[in-house]
Amino acid sequence: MADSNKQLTSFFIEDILSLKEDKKDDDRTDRRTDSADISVDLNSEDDKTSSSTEVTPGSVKKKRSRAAFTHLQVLELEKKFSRQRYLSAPERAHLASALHLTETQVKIWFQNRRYKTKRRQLTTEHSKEYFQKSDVTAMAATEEDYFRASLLATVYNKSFLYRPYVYDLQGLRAWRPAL
DNA sequence: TGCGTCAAAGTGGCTA
DNA sequence: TAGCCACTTTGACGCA
Repeated sequence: MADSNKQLTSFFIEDILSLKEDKKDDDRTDRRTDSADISVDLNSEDDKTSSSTEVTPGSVKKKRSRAAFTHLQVLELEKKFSRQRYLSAPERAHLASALHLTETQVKIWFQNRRYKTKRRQLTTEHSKEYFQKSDVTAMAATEEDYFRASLLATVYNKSFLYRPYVYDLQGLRAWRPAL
């Protein structure tokens, strides 16, 4: 895992540290991590132990630990992802050290991010397909139609098993949970 | 306080 | 053997 003794360095993320001032509550990530301070050390063993292990007499049960990345870490990861969907090993290593994450965490983050993007894309396509095949035109479609189409799309995509997302085709409104 | 949602991490199969 | 995809699990959090 990450080196827990590393201090937050002033790498390029410096640029966005200023954001810290004006953003107070806009992000869930912040809420999740404010107790651990924004300065990255969320991956230290200390941070994780609160939920990482559970020792019972006679047996050691390991609880899965789940790091909550900071707003800044996610921001940098997203910025990188917007530029390139795949990282080479050196790039991953550099990003990981810059963000005080492990290479594995960066790798998994990109993996999850790609899958998330793909799911959304597929769902959107299936929604469009539904409208093309049906006699309901986009012009005449009601909010309910879009809702139904999105549900259908999630079934097509099997994503209903995982995440019943609904995409609002009418606008640029982002994905929203359904059901 | 229970439930829904998000997302990090686990799992398993596949490929180069 | 490492990295990817396609799920799946589960911890954390917000909200009614």
